[in-house]
Amino acid sequence: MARPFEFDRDIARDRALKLFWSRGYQGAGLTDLLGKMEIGRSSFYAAFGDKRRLFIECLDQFAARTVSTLAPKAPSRSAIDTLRGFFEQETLARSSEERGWGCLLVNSVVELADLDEGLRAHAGRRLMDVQSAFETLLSQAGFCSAQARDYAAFLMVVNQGLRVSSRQGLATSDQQKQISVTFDMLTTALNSALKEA
Amino acid sequence: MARPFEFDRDIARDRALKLFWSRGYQGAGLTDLLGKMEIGRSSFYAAFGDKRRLFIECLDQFAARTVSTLAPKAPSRSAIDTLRGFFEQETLARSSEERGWGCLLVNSVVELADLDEGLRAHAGRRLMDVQSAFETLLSQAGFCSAQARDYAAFLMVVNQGLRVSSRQGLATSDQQKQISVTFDMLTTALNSALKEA
DNA sequence: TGAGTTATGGACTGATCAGTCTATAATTGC
DNA sequence: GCAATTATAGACTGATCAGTCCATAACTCA
Repeated sequence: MARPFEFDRDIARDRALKLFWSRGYQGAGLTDLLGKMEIGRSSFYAAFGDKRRLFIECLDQFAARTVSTLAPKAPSRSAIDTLRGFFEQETLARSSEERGWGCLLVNSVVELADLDEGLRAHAGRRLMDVQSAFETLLSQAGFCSAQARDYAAFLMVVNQGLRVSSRQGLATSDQQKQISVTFDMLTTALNSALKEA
Repeated sequence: MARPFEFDRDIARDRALKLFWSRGYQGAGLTDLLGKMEIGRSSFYAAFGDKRRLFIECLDQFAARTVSTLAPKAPSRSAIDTLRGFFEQETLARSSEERGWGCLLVNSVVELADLDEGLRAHAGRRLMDVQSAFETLLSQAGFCSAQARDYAAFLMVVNQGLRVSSRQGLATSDQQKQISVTFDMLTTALNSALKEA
């Protein structure tokens, strides 16, 4: 097996992910990436192919982690509480550094929409995975399937909007209030839906 | 006054605005810009200073147009209808080309957050101008000032989220539904607020 | 018509971009 | 210890980046 690797591939990838997350695809130059990843150019191209393929790996990794946040931790917790916990965790409970980074998937869709159709579509599909997780939880909460789909789409809009606010540097107290407003409205809609059924 | 200009400054700026809007700040190379603006390099630097200053002009121009859309056209129209009309106009009534461009202010906040603090803050302030216009209309609709502020922030989150969806290429029918869900919730909240008063 | 003024065309700058290539270092199997 | 194999260091590529500069074109005023 000849000379062994001097770096951990996953660690290097996660370091790259952070740089893409904060600076965007174009903003993360290869020299910056290599510095953060602490590997040389040759090792980079041997291990990851090229910048674009590494970026796709980062999108997938980020999406997998995001969806796993939506898996109910305590089975006693209601589906709505799990959803609300997701929003609060993703926007409020982050380090002040990460808070300003928003969401890698949202950032990528916005940045690359007109520059790289493939990457935009890839990030968009991953966002749909998240939205599907919303839908599942809303069904569990008691919405009928049509309403679960509609409110999942609505929650995705709010999620995207909150991530933009995060990237803009909005105060967490303001974000907390927006989450409250959103879930008050959602709870009202749920009670109304349950009453009809 | 010596040799006259061969181009209209506003027209050239608006052409640049379109390119920034679709491709982003980094994605719009100077050569591309000059091609679209139909002016030469020297004319460009003489008339606009540099790329960054031109971009700021475009942000301001875009924001001014956006805010003017929120000015009630027909005085008979209710404030809520004006708001809803804004959302529908901005997301549904655009050409299929422009629909995929989202909102220049949102795009800029997301793209430049960690790359150019000054530009990010500038775009953020312009978004706040739009949010203030939301707040004014919500007050007119009958919300108390605290609620008007909170729901204006909420509407801004939805606005940002919808623009991300636009950039992702979401179907207009899906966007229409999300706008309906949002305004149904908002109307419910308004009726509840008016009943209490 | 000629002097002064200002816009324009286009070559040029140095920096940076992603990606390639070659020589060398570090390992395994013999 | 030697051959084969594979990772690494870092020089190098051509393309593109934003921005500068100078010669020339097009105008006004005298």
